[in-house]
Amino acid sequence: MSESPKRSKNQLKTHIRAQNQALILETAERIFARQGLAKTTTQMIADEAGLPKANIHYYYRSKKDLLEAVLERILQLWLDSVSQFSEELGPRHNLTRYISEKLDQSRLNPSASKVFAMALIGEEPFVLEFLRRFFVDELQKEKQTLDRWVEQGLMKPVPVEHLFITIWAMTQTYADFDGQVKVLLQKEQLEESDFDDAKQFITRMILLSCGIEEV
Amino acid sequence: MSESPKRSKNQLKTHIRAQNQALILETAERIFARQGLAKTTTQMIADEAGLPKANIHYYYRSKKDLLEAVLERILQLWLDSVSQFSEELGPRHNLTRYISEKLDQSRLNPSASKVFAMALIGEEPFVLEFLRRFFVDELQKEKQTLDRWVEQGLMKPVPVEHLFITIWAMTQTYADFDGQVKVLLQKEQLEESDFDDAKQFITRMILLSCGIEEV
DNA sequence: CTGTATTCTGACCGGATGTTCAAGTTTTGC
DNA sequence: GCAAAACTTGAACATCCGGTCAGAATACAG
Repeated sequence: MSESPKRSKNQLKTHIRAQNQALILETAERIFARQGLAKTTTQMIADEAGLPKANIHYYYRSKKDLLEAVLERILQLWLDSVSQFSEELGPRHNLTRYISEKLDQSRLNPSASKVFAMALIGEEPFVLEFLRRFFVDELQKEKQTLDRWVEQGLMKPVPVEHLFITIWAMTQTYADFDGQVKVLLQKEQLEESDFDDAKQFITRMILLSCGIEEV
Repeated sequence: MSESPKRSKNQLKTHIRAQNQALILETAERIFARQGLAKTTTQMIADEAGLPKANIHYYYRSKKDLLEAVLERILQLWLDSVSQFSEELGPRHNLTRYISEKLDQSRLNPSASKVFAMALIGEEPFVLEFLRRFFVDELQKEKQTLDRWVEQGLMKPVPVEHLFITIWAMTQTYADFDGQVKVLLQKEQLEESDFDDAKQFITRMILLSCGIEEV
């Protein structure tokens, strides 16, 4: 790590803290995804981050705190990277983009997806809380948008909750269960083309079910 | 793993063993699903099964052995309960039944689904081995059947691997991530009607993408 | 430079957990 | 009915892991 040659003294005040926290969070996310939440030890994170274990605990009091911080960071990155539905662009464009962005996330940041899935499947209480706070309202908004598109005859009525549940399931599966996917595709590593195939197939399926795409 | 080849005299010979192993496996599956694989302790399993901890280890040398046995039992139940594709019944009937059976599994035996998903997401080595042994061949067979249906004009050509990956993803998500589903549907518990809704939506989507269902 | 705040870190602790063992009890084969 | 095999079980062991802490080192402000 090279330091910036010129940096005002004020910035240095919080420089160390921010840098170390970022290092710890990134390392922790990677190891959580690789080893599983419970099997990951603070020692592993410390070793891979090149810090003593006690230093990890200096920034994050407990392992649970650290996991929460990792999840919050993941959620923040997600919220920043997923576009909002924009009514005027219509259902075809929005759904296509949504699926594309979700699959890009699975491809480009599989660790984040996997950690979140692990926390969800283990029903860590604060993850369900996150979902309530961030996604339930979001879903309501998108539901209203879809309703208006239906009214305008731009698409057929669909069970919106199940629509999103299945989109998430399909797109996340390529990150969360990549081991399974690799076995079934008989590949050592998933390539961008595999994600493109999935993108095309899933998009077509969703658009068809919304009565947008022609058969 | 291997049963005694001679069942001649009386079944009491292996009665105790079989009964206790079944009890342990069922209990372990439930707790693995509830607590996660790593957080589950042999003590928990012992307590809930009403046995001393040392007795668990009498039947299963290590926790890893026990987990393997649980997974093998799950896989066996799955293979027994999922019907084979039968070419003469055609794609609509087979796909509809396949999706229905998978969702019934998620509804009626969520623990099994969840344990398997946990093992998969944690990439337990022997699970990937199971997949290779049991599902890859299976997928090949189903692919050939679908190919013949395509030739006969009963359905459109589809990327079969992605078709099955997405069907599995959608149907399993209702068991594996039931916490998430409950939050989004805003329900305390999933009812049969929720699974019926999912069944209808997913089936329609898959049939449409195969060019079977009319829009 | 000096004092204060922040960061670093080795050593340690308490508790939990998988596993073993040896001594008991029950069941089985004959 | 009796010896062997199978099963049961309390107790102990070795290990590992999250978390603490006191004091050293470093960065910062004035």
